[in-house]
Amino acid sequence: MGRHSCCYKQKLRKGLWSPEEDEKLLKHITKYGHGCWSSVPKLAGLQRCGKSCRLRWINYLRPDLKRGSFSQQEEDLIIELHAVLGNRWSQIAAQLPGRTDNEIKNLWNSCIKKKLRQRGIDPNTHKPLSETEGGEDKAGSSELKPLAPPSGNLNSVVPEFAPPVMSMVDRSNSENLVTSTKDFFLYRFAAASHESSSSCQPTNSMDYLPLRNSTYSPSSSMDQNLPLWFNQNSRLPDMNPEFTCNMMMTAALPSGSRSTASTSMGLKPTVGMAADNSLPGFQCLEAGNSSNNSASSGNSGGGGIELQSNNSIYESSIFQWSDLVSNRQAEIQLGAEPEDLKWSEYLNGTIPLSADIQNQTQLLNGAVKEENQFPIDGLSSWLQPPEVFGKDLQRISTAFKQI
DNA sequence: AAAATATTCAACCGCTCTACA
DNA sequence: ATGTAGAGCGGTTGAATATTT
Repeated sequence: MGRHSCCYKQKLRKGLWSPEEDEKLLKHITKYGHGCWSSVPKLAGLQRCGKSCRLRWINYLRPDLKRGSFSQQEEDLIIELHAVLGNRWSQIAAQLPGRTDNEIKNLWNSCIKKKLRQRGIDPNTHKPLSETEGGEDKAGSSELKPLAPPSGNLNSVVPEFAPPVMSMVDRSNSENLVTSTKDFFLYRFAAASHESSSSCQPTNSMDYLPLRNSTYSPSSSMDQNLPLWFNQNSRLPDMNPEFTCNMMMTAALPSGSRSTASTSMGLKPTVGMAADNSLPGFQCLEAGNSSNNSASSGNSGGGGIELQSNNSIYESSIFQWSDLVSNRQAEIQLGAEPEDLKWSEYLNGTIPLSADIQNQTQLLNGAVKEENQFPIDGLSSWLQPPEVFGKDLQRISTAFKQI
């Protein structure tokens, strides 16, 4: 039938990937791009199915991956996006550059769910557990259906794009905001958070601080390579139209032209109805021609993709995230170096590579341009030796020693 | 120190969607 | 309109690792 033919082929390796396999796949894709995944293993000399190669590349070898633990901001964003999108991990991942859907899914299942339950929140419904006990299942089978944004006002649903809590609550016609159970829940939590936690107050001095630049700060070696984000593997999220209509997708292309691909979000909190009839609460920015977007564009470089968002992701969160951390300052590591870049471990010489790969590494900068090829420009420049090496290095190093 | 238990996360499986002939 | 193949997604598994007893 329509099953993957690769699945039926025999003698294909399964399970964990060896360093040699990684090297082969990396070498092949670096040189030729992946093209048709089903042909990759054959061309790369791998005893794997194309699907496995694709997964390995996307989840592990891709150069634009950000490794290491999730920041508090990222966790917050995941929770808030999950409240809107449900288990649409790929769409959630699309909002977290450098993170994979698999990674986010694992984090959700292993960590965030637990945290939410401890806070008395049903991770499936995002409602208080007291509301879901008895009725909806407790085993997680009641998958959260993506919430259709309440008509006319996304701000009550997507805190990331919402003005600070107070203004959200302080709508003249707040009753109309509450158009669903979830809205009601979010609304209630917003109010509760505002009342009980000063941490949810907006910080004026950071009213418009680009979140992504917080993560990939100018000091970060990743920053100058923002073009690497949203490569061919990133699809335009097919969110609800009302959701996406206020997410401007532009690329800060050198020419200032606009790309139709999923690239950036320029959002700025506003008061009242925007001139373009976008919803009140935030304003779309045009990368490259807005006088307000300079905060995030400084280091993106030509062809860079600018990612901007309202800092109120944290500040106006509907939950009291500050409760989850003992020291928020410690959690938000602005400008922290990307941790545990496994791929760079190959490239920075901490792991012995074949001369071929090493040579290729040197040639990476601007070397390859072809369809389905990730952008190489600047690659080597951000693949700096990570400050911290994770267990992956140990595993790979051990494997190499064994070899 | 060893065993038991819990947690993490890489990878697989099965399905849907889409493009194309 | 139908069939096929490839890509991608979300759920699940199980090995590796960490923690507890």
